[in-house]
Amino acid sequence: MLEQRRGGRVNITIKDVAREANVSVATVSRVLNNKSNVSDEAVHAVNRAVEKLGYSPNFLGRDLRKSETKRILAIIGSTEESFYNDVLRGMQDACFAQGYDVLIATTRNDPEHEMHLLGMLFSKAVDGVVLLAPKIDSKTILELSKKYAMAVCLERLDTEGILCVTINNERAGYDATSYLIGKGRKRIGLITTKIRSQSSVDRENGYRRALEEAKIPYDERLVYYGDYSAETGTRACEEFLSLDRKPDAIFSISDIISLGAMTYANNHGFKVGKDILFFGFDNILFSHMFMPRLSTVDQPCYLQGKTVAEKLIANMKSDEPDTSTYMLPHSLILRESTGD
Amino acid sequence: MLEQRRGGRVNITIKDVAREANVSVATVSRVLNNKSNVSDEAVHAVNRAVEKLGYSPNFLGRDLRKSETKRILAIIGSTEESFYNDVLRGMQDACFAQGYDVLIATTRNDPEHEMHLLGMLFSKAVDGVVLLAPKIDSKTILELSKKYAMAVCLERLDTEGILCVTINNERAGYDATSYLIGKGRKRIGLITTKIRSQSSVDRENGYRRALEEAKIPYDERLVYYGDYSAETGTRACEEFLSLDRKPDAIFSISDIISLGAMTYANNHGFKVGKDILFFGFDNILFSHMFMPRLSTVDQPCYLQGKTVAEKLIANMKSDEPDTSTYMLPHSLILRESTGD
DNA sequence: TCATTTTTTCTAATCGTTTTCAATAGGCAT
DNA sequence: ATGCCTATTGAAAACGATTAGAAAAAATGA
Repeated sequence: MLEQRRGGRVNITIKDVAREANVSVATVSRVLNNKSNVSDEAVHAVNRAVEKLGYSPNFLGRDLRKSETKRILAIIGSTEESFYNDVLRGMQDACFAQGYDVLIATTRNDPEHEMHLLGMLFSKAVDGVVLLAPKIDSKTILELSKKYAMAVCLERLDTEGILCVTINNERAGYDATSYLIGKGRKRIGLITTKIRSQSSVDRENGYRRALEEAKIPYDERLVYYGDYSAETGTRACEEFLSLDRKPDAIFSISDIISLGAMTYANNHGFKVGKDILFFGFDNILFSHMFMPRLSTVDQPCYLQGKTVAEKLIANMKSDEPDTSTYMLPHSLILRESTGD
Repeated sequence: MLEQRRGGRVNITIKDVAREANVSVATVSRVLNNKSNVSDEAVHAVNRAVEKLGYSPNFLGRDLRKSETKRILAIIGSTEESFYNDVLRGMQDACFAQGYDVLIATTRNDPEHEMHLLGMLFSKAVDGVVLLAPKIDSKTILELSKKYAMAVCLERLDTEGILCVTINNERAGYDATSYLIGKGRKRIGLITTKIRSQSSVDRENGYRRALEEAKIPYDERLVYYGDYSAETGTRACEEFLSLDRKPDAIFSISDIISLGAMTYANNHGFKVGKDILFFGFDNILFSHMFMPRLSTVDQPCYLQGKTVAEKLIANMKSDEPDTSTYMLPHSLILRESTGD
């Protein structure tokens, strides 16, 4: 009766420990949470019982009573994006330091599934959520963030009003493009994604602003919309280089795309870094593995993760949550692909 | 009093819904779980109340009562290994089909942290765990797996006795090496990792067996122990190619390593695919992105994930859990790096 | 010694659900 | 009207922990 079996496995509860140690459940609980007002005797007896029975407390009971789980959920699109790793490391370090665990779940870029995962927040299965690639419309997210502990990282919503840690993607796009312009380039291609994440929109806007400022007319034939793959880069580059007025530089919103594009140019007789320059984004591992190495925008992944976690946890403890947007500094990494 | 506030946010419980709908909590619960024995009237009233109050059930209460969470935890080293993505997709599809969610947590290759994460299983915060890169010693894992729903995937323990879905890594190492031998190669290098995961041990054993079978003497100067990086490949290749009796083929236990090695050879005047052949492992995205493209071993990631999740869930429902090891078929992908 | 304070312990309420079991209402046949 | 069956309901007991508040035990002071 007390030993509820399930699949041949036994459930040991705090009551069993109490009985074994000859104390009340309250005492067991106090020992387990190292409260001060408990005798050494009791501590020993309880620890012995715990050891003997192989007891570990049921978090569901504890969490229900305390109404907190000490767990934070990071919602990502997929584990494929390599820079998530550092972001998550940052989050983990920050969370762990305050006794929180980080769990990860993937939406597979499906807004419905993203909503389903948010259900874990509404249903108190986690204390807070960090969205690393929100696909749900921003109005909904904003609305929910008033009731629940949520934050956005790496991306931003098109409106303010929710805690957000990211970089200034518009500025980064501007910086990269301006750098190419500074190298004397006049026809600069852009490879971006059809699916509009806010970051890609921002990067594109930065690209346009740089052109504008340099009085270079915007040419829609030099803008390619694809996906996040190397193939996109290859195809875009093929298309660009078949124009009679070919670009002399290409900025892509991701390194993977850039690498695909650069490989194509390289294989088709163009001197990368001279005939044509390439600028990527993300500074992934592979961006400096092959010659010519790729110039790229580096964003502080670890720091973004650490920051967002710290601020989210602070929000959870506070009555008036911080809903600011924090833009951490990015930097340009210059390598052979821009002739450096 | 009933409206417990926390950080300015309100908690609505099933009681509030019951009051609003003028029914008992039991009825609300029944409606929420679409039980049959409840009148249409009640259904409507409850749904209206749920809508009005913006109620969502507290999973902690539910899970505690039901003593299950419908959640499975995938424990990985880090999100960096790109093939995890497909494995996790497979797990998700299998789990979702049976009403389970998949959560992911990273150990950062720290056995202690891995144990901490297993605590979520012991403490009933998840129903089952899949270990994708176990670092805890196998005896402990085996012991725990008798009490809790656990499985291993992608790797295997050095002993049997726990549900495990993987490929035959020994065989795969043998196949790759044999293929190189079949191409007439006699001096075959191996690049592997210093840290011994079971899979790398197995792959190395396969390498040795292939040599033995072909009566090629094992030469320790042709075996390099490094880490999972491209740099390791580069350094190993540099070392190998400075020998007076240089290898005419190199097998690495991972594509990343192979790519580093291949790049080095390529940049130092060796004709990859002729002078020297390369065989990798994992079939990562980048393995076919650059010329010469890398020959590699492909393992069925998605299927492994799907299989392990299905079998684990089956185990959780069963009184006599399946503790077999399943080895799914791998395949060789032949490209330019082996002269194909 | 006895009153008083301090420390330690226990009983019981609580968290938010699900679910058993008993109760009620309604329909139908007699 | 009476009894019987069925379809809905609600009250209350779980689930396993934490934590007030009361009670008991131990320590202190006169």
